[in-house]
Amino acid sequence: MIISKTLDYAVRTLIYLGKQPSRRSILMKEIAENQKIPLSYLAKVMRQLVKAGIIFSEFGPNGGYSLKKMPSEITLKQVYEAVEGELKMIECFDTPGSSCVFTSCCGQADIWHEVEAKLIKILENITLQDVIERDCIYPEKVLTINKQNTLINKQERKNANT
Amino acid sequence: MIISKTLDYAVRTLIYLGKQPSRRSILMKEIAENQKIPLSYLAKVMRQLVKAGIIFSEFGPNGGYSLKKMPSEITLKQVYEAVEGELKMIECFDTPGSSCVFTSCCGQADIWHEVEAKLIKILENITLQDVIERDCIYPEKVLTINKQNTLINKQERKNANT
DNA sequence: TAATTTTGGACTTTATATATCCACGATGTA
DNA sequence: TACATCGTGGATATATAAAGTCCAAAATTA
Repeated sequence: MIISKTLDYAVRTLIYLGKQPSRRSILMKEIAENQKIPLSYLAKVMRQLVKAGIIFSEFGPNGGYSLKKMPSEITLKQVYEAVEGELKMIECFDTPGSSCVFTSCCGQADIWHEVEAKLIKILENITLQDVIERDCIYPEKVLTINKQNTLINKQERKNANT
Repeated sequence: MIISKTLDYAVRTLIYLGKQPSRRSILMKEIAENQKIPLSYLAKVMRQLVKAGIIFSEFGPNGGYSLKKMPSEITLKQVYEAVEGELKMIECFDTPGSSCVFTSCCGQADIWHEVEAKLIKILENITLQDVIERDCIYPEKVLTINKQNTLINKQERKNANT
């Protein structure tokens, strides 16, 4: 019952995106280098976050990623399920592949489902906003990349042009 | 964040022991067959439960296992930690072998520690008694073994003799 | 002593998490 | 249109942990 590296990567990425001054598009490469995450693995995580509707991706030059929602609208439950799939404590009850032979009459299932429900509620009540607020400013050693990056979100540029 | 098979085995074993009419000593073999748990693997789990002070073991003929405490005194947290080790959601903060480069300033750590504390509290408030109460009588297909077993706990016999 | 039952540890197998790679698709710019 | 940029998708490899096996030793009883 430990937070996986993958989930850690996802949360760190979202913190990083959420802390950006304007809603710029951030390159995956920048995140990987800044957060010391293997680029090619991060690529996978980003896809999952995009698929879950948490972040927004743009192709091509000046492309990259940005949050799709406000940090206060992104819950830890959403992030968890984006990378780990549905949050379930037990794997039984008619699920194909289950090896439990006591499905019909198992005191554990009820109990764990209750724990699960409480845990889900806890994670639903914690938002990216909360996490960001506890996160201090990036230590200097980390803030070395992309100082010169002043690109803004394409969408914003389009809006600015009209 | 899924309940491992090992923890499932441990809980099922404790339910089984807790449901015994008198505090007889139950053979590991009986538990394994009744609960469809690989005997040689169960041996490991039993050792962990003994080590954690949750069950009591007796060697030799008429030996076996029995609960060391009342079901109402055994919490899910104890059982979890008996087989999985200390319940921790994140692995960072000065722990040797940690790969986290943001230890000094990580918003996640605080948050996850809070979640962890809440989860621990939840598990501390659920006892084996609670689990047993939700568990129905064993289905017939399972109740095939040891009908003839009428041995009682050695301790009880000693007491009975005095 | 012989039978029984738990204990301890070494070992193997299997599953899952993590990481890598490369070709493809989409986008902007000249 | 051509080209550089950058995310996407899937196949594959590697590392780590979970699950399972095996055997000999220690404790107990009769």
